[in-house]
Amino acid sequence: MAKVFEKKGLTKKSDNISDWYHDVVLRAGLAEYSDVKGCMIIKPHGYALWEKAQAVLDSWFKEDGVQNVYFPIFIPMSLFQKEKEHVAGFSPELAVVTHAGGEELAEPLAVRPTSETVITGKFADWVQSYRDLPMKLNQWCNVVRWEKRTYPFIRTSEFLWQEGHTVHADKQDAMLMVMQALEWYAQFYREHYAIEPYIGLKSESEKFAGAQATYAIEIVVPDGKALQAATSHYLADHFTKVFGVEYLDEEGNKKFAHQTSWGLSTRAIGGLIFTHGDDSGLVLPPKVAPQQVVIIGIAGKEMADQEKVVEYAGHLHKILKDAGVRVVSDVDFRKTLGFRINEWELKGIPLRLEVGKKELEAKSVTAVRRDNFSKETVTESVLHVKIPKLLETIQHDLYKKSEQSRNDLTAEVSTYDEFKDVMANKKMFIRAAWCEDAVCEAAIKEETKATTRVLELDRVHESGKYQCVGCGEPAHRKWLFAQSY
RNA sequence: CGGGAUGUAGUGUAACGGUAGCACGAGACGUUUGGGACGUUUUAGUCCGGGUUCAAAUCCCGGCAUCCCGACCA
Repeated sequence: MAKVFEKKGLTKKSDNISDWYHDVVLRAGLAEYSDVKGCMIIKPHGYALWEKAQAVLDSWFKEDGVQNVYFPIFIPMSLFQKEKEHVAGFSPELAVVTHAGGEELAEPLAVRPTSETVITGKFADWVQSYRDLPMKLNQWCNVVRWEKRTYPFIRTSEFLWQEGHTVHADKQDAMLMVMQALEWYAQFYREHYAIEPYIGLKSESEKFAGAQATYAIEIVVPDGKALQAATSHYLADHFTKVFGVEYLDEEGNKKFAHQTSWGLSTRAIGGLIFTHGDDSGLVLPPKVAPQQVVIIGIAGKEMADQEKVVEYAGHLHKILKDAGVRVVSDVDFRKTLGFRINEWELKGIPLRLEVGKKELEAKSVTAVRRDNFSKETVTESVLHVKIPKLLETIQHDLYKKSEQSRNDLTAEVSTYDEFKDVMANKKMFIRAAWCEDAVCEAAIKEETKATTRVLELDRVHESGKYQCVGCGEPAHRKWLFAQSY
């Protein structure tokens, strides 16, 4: 593998991943801090990544009959407080509007941290008969959760997400929806973000406030910590009972609808940065890169030379655009070559095509991969075939690398001593048998910082004869533990 | 919300209680351009409010903000 070109002033990923992350967010032009603590300004390059995620997921949702809606950002406090566990879970991080129009409001308004309450309130009006079910809604919006410690993209006070809300006739149909959403998220991470995550069920203490069951996508960050990257909840009738979402079934019996909710947020972008970035900055998988290819013109000060290069670059640009490649050209000769290359590398553009006198004469380009810096010469005649192919290869290689990294960062242990050793020294994901008792879970967290992340889907029905790694009591399933972001 | 630290130009940093300086950036001009060019020049700053002092970036008080470490978390 060719050498990584380190960037001036960019912390090395291996030196301090947290500093590195902040540097990349700023230097790659993804986001900036704002005047409000914990809120960020998402800049064009960062927002384009979000738009990519929106486009992909939105099309899948719609194919499945999910319809987009928009509910208000304000939720009357009384409405918000109807579901007990839900209030308890969200109250500490609620932003509340008490004044408006120059007067104190008779009833304070919560700024939505999630919309189960408002949306379920409307489901009660909209659902009367089994013929109204299932009803599948989604909204793309912002939500506010006043977290004490914030981190760009990973945990901001305000963030963007989509929240799907559906109601179904029975548990079975609702569970199909929960699993469908989970599958969309998994597919999104694998195919588009080129990240191999863990997928599974949350423990009682980690599940969504008000849910019967929470399923989640967990990303293994290169420092061995866990990033919850999407969730899908089975809410049973917890909210529908409180809000009176009742329908008449075929036999004329009144029944409460079974509900789901599921979401993916701008946190995904944080996972993307962490997973693929390197000492040169951001690395974007071709499928989500706003620009997949940058053509860099190289020329001396001679105007005639510059014009020839600009013309050739324009010619190549058209070939690639016609081949369906998202391409951008950089023929700004006022900046030095090194400067321009470094800027595009920081931004993570998957493939760079260098075009100068050399290439012009040979009717070719020099293609340099962002992920491993390998170079190859591609002749103009096969450009329209080879470049898309090369982008696919990069996408695939990034995914394989992510899968390898995930596996390398997962340890299987059977004793608590090993468990503690891993958490104290290497910091990784740990797969271990657990008794599923909340007190035991809390004790492990207290001592090691590790919490259960998920019970992997293929282990839900496991019935092994193990000893709990924490307390030694009988356990029948192996869970994944890690320190959470 | 608990513990710690810090607020100086767009950014990063220096200045014993005594002339606010340096680097990068940005602008202009010229020379450059196959991995972050160079010269000349211009630009811009002590978080806010009080206090002590002949004199405050520096000391004291209050506020605000940010960062780090914990508890909370898509």
